[in-house]
Amino acid sequence: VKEASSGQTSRATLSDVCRTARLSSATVSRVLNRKSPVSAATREKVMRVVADLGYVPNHAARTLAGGREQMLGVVFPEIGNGFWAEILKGLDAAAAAKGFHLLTAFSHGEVDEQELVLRLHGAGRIDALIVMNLRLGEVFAREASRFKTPVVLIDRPIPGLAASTITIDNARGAQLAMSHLYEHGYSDIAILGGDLATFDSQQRLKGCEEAAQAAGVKWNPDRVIGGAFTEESGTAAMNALIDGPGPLPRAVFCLNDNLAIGVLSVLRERGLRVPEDVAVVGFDDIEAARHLGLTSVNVPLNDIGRAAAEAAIGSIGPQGAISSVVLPTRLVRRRSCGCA
Amino acid sequence: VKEASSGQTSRATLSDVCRTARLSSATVSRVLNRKSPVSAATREKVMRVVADLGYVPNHAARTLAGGREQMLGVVFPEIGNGFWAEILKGLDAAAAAKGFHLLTAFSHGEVDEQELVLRLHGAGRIDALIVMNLRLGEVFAREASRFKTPVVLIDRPIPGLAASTITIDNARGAQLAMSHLYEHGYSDIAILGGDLATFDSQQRLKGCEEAAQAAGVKWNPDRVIGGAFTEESGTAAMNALIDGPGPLPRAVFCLNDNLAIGVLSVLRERGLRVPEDVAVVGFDDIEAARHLGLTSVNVPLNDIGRAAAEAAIGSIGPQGAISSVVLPTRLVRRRSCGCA
DNA sequence: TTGTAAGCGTTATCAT
DNA sequence: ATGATAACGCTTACAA
Repeated sequence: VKEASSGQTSRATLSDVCRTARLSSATVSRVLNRKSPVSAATREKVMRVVADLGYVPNHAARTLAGGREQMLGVVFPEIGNGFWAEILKGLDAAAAAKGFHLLTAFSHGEVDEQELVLRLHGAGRIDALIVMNLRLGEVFAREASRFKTPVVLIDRPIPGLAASTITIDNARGAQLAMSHLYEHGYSDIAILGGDLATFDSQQRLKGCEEAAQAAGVKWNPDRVIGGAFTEESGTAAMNALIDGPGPLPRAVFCLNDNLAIGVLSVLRERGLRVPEDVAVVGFDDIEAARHLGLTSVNVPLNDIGRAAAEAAIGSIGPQGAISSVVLPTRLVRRRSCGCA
Repeated sequence: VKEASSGQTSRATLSDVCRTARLSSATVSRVLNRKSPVSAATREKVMRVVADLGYVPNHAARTLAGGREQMLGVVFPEIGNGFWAEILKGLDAAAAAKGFHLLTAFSHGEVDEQELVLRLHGAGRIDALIVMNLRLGEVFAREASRFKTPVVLIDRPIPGLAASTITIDNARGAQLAMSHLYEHGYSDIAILGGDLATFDSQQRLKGCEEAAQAAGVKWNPDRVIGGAFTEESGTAAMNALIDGPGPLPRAVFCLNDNLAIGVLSVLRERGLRVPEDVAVVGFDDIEAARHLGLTSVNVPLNDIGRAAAEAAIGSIGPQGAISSVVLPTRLVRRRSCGCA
C-alpha cells in the first residue's frame, strides 16, 4: 500500500495490480471486465491482488478509453410543486439497480435551462438526459434533436423532439374524479384550473368532458375557470364563486391540489362546510391532501421516476430505442368529496 | 462540422480546434483554462473557432489529465422526512455557482450506506462527499478518515471522523419553543420525543431544560416521553397522556412535527380544542405545519444545503480546510400555541 | 508568447 | 490464454 505524505492512501492503479500480480494490463483488464478467455488461476490471482491493494478502477480513465459514463443527467425545474423529490427517489432506485449514477441539477428559468442541458450534454458527462416539466421550446427541440445523448421527457412530449416520454393518464384521472362526484349526486360542478392551455390542463379537461357525457350531464364550458396553479388562485376563484351572481356550485374539482388548498381555506373562513355545502376534489395527491382530508387524483411519482430511468438506460447506445409510457392515475377518496 | 453516419454531430475535440485555428494544443488549452500568457489575438481566434465548432471539453479527459471532477457526491437516507429535498436545492444552487455538479444517491440501510460511500469514493468520481443523517458508525469512521476525499456531515458530527459538519442550533430552537410556551402562561408542559438517545434529541432536551430554568419552572424529567419520531408514536403518546392517571398537560412540545401531527389528530378526534384545551408546538416546520396551523421551530434547510456545498468545495485540495457551522433555528408562531 | 511531448489510467486490437 | 502497444482527449512541464 502506497502512502502519500499526508498519510492518506493514494489510489492503487491498474499497473500497480499488474506489477504485483506479474501480469499484463490486458489480462487484468480482462478479468476485471469479465471478458473472454482467462484461466481460473489467473482470475483468482488478480482478484486477490485487487482486494489486497483495495484497487478500484478509475472512472475517468475508463470513460476516456471508450466506456460509458454510467451516469444519467437529471434536470428539474427549481420552482414547482416539489414533485421531483419523490420522482428522484424512483429514479435513483431504478438507476442504482442498473449501476447508474444520477447527476442532478435544477434549472432557473428558460435560458438557464437550455444552457444547463447543453452543458451536461457537451461535456460528455452523461449517457442520457432526463428532463422534467421544462419550458424548452421548439427551437431548442430542433437543436436538441441533434444530440447524440438520448433524452427522456417527464410530463409531456415536446413537438419535434424525438425523445422518450413518461406521462400520466391525465384524462383518465380527471374522468375518475368527475365521475365520482356525479356518483355522489352532484350535478353542478365547477372546475378550477390554472393555465388552461397547458398540455396537462387540456388532457384533464378532456377527461372532465368525457365524464360529463358518460353521466348524461350537459357539458358546460362556463363552469371551467382558469387562473394559475397556485393556492392564491384557488382562494380568488372560490371567493369569486361565492360572491358572484351565479349559483354556488355543489362541488368543485380543482385541476391541482394547490388550488384545492386555497379553496378549502376560503370555505372554512367563510363558514361553508366541506363536503356538506361544497364538495372538493383535487389532483396530484400531494402530501397536504392527506392532512386536509382532501380527495384527490393520485400521481404515481415513484413509478414515474422508475420508468424514466428505465427509458433513459434503454435508450443508450446503438441498440437504444425511444419509448414512451403512460402511467395510470387513480382516485384517492377522503372526506372532502363526501365519502366517509 | 463532422457528421456521424447517424446524422448526429460527433463531438469536436481539442485537436479539431487546434487544426482549425492552426495552433498547438498547449496554446488552446491555455486560453480555455485562462492560464498565463496568451496574446489577445490568439485568444480571440481560439474562442471563435471554439464557438464555430461547438467545442466542449471532454470531461473524462480533463479529469484524467489531472483536473478535478468538479463534482460533489451527495448521499441521503432513502427514508426519512423528505428534508433532503429542500436541502438538495440549496446544495445545487451553491454548487452550481462554483461550477460544481451534484452526484446524488440514496442509501437503503447501513450496509448499503457504507458500500455507497466507498464506491463513490473509490471510483474517483467526486471531489468531496456530503452525507446526511446516516447511521455510519465509528468503525466506518476510522476507515473513512483515510479517504483522500473530504467529507461533509449534515446533521451531526461522527466521533473519530475528521469531517466538516453542518448542524443546526437544536438547543436554541427547543429553548425558543419552550420559552414561548411559558410566556403564554402554560407551566405544565409535556415533551414528546422520539429516540431520546439521538444527538438531536439530546440537544433539544438540553434547550428545554434551559428554558425551564430561565422561566423559573422546576425541570421535571418525568414529563419527557420517548418513542419514535413518527405520527403513530405521537398519537400513541397523546392518547396515553389523556387516558393516563396524571393531569392533562396544558401544552405539548413535540420534538418533531411528525409527532405533533399525530398529537393534533388525537386531540381533534377526542374533542379537545387546540390551543384552548391543549397547546401544541412542533419542531422542523415541515410544510404540513403551515397547513395545520402548527407553531413549530423552523430549520433553515436551504441554508443547510448551501453551507454544506460551500464547506465541501472549501475542503477540496491541499488548500482545503475542515470547517463546521451551526445554523440558527427560529420559532414560527401559528395558531396551535395560542397566538392569533 | 507559443510549441513539443510526456503522461493520466483504462480498454481494445493485434500478435504471440 | 496472455502480452505489447496504440488510442482516448486533455493538462502541463519544459523547450524554443
